[in-house]
Amino acid sequence: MALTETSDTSGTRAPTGKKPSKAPSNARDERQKALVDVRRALVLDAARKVFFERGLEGTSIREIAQQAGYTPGAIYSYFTSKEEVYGALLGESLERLNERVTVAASKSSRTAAKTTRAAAEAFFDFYRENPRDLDLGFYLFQGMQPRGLTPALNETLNKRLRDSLQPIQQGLEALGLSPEKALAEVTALFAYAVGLLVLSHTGRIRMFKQESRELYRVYLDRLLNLNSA
Amino acid sequence: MALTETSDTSGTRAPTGKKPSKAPSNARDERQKALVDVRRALVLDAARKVFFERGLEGTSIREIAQQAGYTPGAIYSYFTSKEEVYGALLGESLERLNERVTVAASKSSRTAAKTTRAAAEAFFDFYRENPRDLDLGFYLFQGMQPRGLTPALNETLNKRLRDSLQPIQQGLEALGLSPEKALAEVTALFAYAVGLLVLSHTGRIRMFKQESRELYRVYLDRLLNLNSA
Amino acid sequence: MALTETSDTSGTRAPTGKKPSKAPSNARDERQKALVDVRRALVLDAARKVFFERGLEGTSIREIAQQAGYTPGAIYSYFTSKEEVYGALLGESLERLNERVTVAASKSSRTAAKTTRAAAEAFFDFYRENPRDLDLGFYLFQGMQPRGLTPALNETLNKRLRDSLQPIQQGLEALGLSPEKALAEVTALFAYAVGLLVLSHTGRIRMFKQESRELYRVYLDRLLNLNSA
Amino acid sequence: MALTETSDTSGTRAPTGKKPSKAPSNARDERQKALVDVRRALVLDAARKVFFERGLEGTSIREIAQQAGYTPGAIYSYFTSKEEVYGALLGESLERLNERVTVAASKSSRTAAKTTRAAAEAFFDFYRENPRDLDLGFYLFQGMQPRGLTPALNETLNKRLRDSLQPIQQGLEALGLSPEKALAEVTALFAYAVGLLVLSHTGRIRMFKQESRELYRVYLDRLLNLNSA
DNA sequence: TATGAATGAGAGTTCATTCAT
DNA sequence: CATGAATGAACTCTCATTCAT
Repeated sequence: MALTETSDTSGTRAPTGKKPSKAPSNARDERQKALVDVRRALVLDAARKVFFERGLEGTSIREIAQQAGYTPGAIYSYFTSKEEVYGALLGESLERLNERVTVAASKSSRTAAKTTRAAAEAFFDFYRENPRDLDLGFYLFQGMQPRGLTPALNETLNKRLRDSLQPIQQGLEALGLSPEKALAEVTALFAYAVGLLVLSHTGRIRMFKQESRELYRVYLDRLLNLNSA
Repeated sequence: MALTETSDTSGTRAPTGKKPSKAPSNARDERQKALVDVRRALVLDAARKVFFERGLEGTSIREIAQQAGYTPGAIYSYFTSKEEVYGALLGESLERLNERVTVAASKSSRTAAKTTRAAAEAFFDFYRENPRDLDLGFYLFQGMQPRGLTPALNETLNKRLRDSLQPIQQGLEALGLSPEKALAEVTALFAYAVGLLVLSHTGRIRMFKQESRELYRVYLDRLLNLNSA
Repeated sequence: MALTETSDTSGTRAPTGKKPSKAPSNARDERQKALVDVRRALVLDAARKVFFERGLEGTSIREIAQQAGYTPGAIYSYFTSKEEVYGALLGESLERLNERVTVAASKSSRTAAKTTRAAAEAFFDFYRENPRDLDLGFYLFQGMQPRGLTPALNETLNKRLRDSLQPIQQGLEALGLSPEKALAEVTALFAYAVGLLVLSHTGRIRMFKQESRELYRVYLDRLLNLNSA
Repeated sequence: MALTETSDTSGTRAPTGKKPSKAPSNARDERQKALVDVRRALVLDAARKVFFERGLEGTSIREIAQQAGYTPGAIYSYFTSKEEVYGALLGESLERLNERVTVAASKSSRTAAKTTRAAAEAFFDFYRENPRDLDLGFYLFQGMQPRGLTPALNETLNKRLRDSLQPIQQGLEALGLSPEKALAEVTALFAYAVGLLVLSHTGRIRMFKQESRELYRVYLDRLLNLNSA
């Protein structure tokens, strides 16, 4: 998945005070818009890189700009605030997550149990392999409400998160669970995954001489055997 | 539990540059040491208050000092860095957790299942009621290794965390699980609790129209019925 | 008074780097020039709107450009600097002032005293009703010499200011004052008006429980009765 | 008048989080407080110097700090914001004004007319000689309400301004005017003075080939002769 | 003529930390 | 032990202006 293709899914562009063009959607405008998207994606790539390498504390507009080959002020041509950058980053992260889960669920399409398991493992592995993607959400959702996110963007992000768990929900329903039961199990699984990931990420799992992936599998076994038997 | 009694459980004292006293452990030294501990606890009390009232972002050395009735510089007589303050805070938090779990486990001492459940619920409720206590750990254990903590303090903290889960471990063993199995279940339960708490804290559970406490209970039911039947 | 007709009264056009046209003053050039003037006036209209609505602090080249439907860079096709925009704005403001004073003086054309009073009140009311017009001058004439204004434009602006007071000068002369005496009285009246307006604008008149318009009238009474009796 | 003696009359000190001292007003505390005042005055002196030399636009916290021999952050030990610096500067300016007017009024204590004139001229001359002192007020009272000033400080400043005109008010009453009439005349005189000063400051008086001081004297002549005859 | 992109300088402000006293 | 003073480095963000296209 090319990042530059998905980077425009998240968030509004900074206002440029552009005069409405006379003719709707001519080739030149399209090209311009595409260019903006490319550069916005470039900034986003830089932001992700900085964020992934140096973490929350080491990430600043200055650093992002430098990584992108810009001066700090230039960032504000593409994003209206630092939070918006994070918002876009999270949006893009969720796209990658969805892609991964969807692909996994569609590939192993034999039994409902197998599909469900594949989706659930894809979800888990995505964050296990890229713990920073988990951090992103935590940054933006500290203190109970989104920081610096428009309600619209917030809703979009929430939706994408739910989307990513949808294959699991469907799998459980296919296995015979009522929608309500399935939702409860999905939420529980989600929580368990997050817990394992967070603790694994901070070394707390190792401390108990356990391995998060193994624990997760056991959980899945229990969940799926219970319901598919 | 008096906070001032436990506050010295965590961590090394800041170097005071004091000349080595001629006679070892005379009465005067003892008094001095006690005084230091009292004042250190005072600072810690202030830090906790600020942290609990204003969260991570609102907490600064300035704020803590002001709350304690000191100037910022004075804090460095008791702690070598901001991180060390947080470390001590976390230590104290873990003491409260242990107290709570221990009391719960010892009270309902009928059956192993009931004791285990009581301990597990005490653990969960402790953090559910005081999400800030959870934040403390996250602040210090971002990025894989403890920030600004001495290895010694780190080990102490880890031990106290394990201690708090010990009643659950013992309960599960009493229910017939092997030590290895029990440890795996304890770790899983721990992860699940943390996941639920984190997601609940950031509103992600509500988003799925679930309630974290209820989900936790269901998990416990399954775990204990399975093993006590 | 159409603003677009007067907006070119003020100042030099920004250098356009246009190649010298072969034939002098042909029809095409005229059309071009007219177009430039129209667009320059458009920018000026936008600038005035922004300035009047958001004041000095809220006015920026960005904002003006946006209001005019341009990008910031485009402004520099018509003005060489932000100050020049303000200069043109001031020029246009003085045109409006002159129009108002002239109309007032010509309407009530019974006695010299009445004409003088009408002109003087028109001058005062113009700025009382639009304090922003007063601000314009203050912005450009801070620090003893005009900021970013060409000497030529500066002289033009000064002249228009003097023009606006001319009806009062003439009226006083008609009432029998020598040109010198009349000039002194006009200057004094001007200063008094400005003082009242500035203080009124900043709430300092209200502080003394007075009303600027009433004070101004009393001054006029004294001035005109003294000299018309 | 030494500036350092009056600089503490204006504004609150930045909160230092100082612990209340056990013994009230001992010598050491007094010395400490005095030292703070001295340094605060030092910053204020620097601020005034920068402001007087480079005007509003050239004055920044950085510049003030540099002039005072500090780093920018240090300024915030003495003032909570840039506006507060200006507030203090204005306060100090008003003290100097009051001193000057009071001295003038008390010196020429022959007749009421002479005293009034002396006070009025002192007021005018103060600002004529230091136009920046006039600017100070305009900076803070742009846009109808004080910027960044606490209501308490605002009231204090207003009071000091009124105080400075009090000798004139009293003089006029001594000359037989009713308090109401006197207040109206004082306000008018104030406005006239400000108008003359502003216009003089920006070269608009010279433009009319007049001299502000002379015009002011004529005004006073008229005012005092009218009422003392 | 106008755009789109970017610069570069600078703004005010915050903060953990140090250190002489 | 504690203070008071100050540092220095960082922060996000704004703006007039330039310039290749």
